[in-house]
Amino acid sequence: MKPESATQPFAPVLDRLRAAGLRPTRQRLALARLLFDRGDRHVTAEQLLGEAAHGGVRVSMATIYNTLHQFTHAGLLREVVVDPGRSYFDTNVSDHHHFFVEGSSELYDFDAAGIEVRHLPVPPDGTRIARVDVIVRVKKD
Amino acid sequence: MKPESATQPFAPVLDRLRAAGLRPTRQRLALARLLFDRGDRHVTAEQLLGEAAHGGVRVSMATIYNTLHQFTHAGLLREVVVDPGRSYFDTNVSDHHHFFVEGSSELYDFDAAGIEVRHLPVPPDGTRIARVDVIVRVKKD
DNA sequence: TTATCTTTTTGGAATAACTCCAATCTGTTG
DNA sequence: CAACAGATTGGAGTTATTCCAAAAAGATAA
Repeated sequence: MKPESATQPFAPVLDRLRAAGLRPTRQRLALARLLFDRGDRHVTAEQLLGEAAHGGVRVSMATIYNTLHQFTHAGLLREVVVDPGRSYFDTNVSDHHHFFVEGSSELYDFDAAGIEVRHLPVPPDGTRIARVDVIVRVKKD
Repeated sequence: MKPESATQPFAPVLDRLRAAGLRPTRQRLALARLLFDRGDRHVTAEQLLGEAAHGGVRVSMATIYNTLHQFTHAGLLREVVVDPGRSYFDTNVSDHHHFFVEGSSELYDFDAAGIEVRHLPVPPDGTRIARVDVIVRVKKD
């Protein structure tokens, strides 16, 4: 048992930012910790701003958005588009898909390893597959 | 060859609205024709408003949205959520999935019959699968 | 360290896509 | 046709997100 984040709080996150070519600024470090220090999560910009404020981190909304997008481009986050009018950012960037509970806006991951999507048609001319998203929309019964 | 929409322009659409329990008002009829008389399409609210205006149909934006949602509930349309910040409405309600060209916001259908999604995990407790969406995100190369 | 340069951050204004509402209008039914 | 429920409307309101130009903060060089 190694209480890493307690003894060397910034080190791991700092390296991830460096590796991604992002300057480890105060805001980016703080947001990265909020995002990555608590396992897999699905976060909206507003939630993250709230958590930052709550944790005493001063960040503007503009920076929240900038950071979320930069992290996404760097492959540290994945943007999940399932709900019209709001984007979720997923800290799980491994190969997986989503359950989306309609109405309550809850998202759950499930591993892609277990499922098979076969016989996909060829993509439109002049395009290349970038990713395949499977969204299983469920309803509470 | 039966030029149906030329000789009995309102009849088919009228029946679809009736069947869906929607009063066939002037606006709904006009929008239904714009939507359904030209094969499978992916339309945004703004596009539809534009087409209506262009075709001399007077409709407000509020009605466009009301109608799109009512048609969706009635199963005449399907809402496609792939692009953060805008909804597409698909006049193809058969079992199919989508190619989405990132950047250019183009959507293409592909039939679900050809593909297989197997070994889906069980949905979260107390929920039932309503639909499975497969979105193949492609990029121009 | 300081000077300098570049990148980031910021508040606030701006935009985009909807949604809401109260007044008006229109199908429908008796 | 009368009367009422349902539909439509313009405009204001909301929500999520982006834009912008000024100020601040890292990085680099000397």
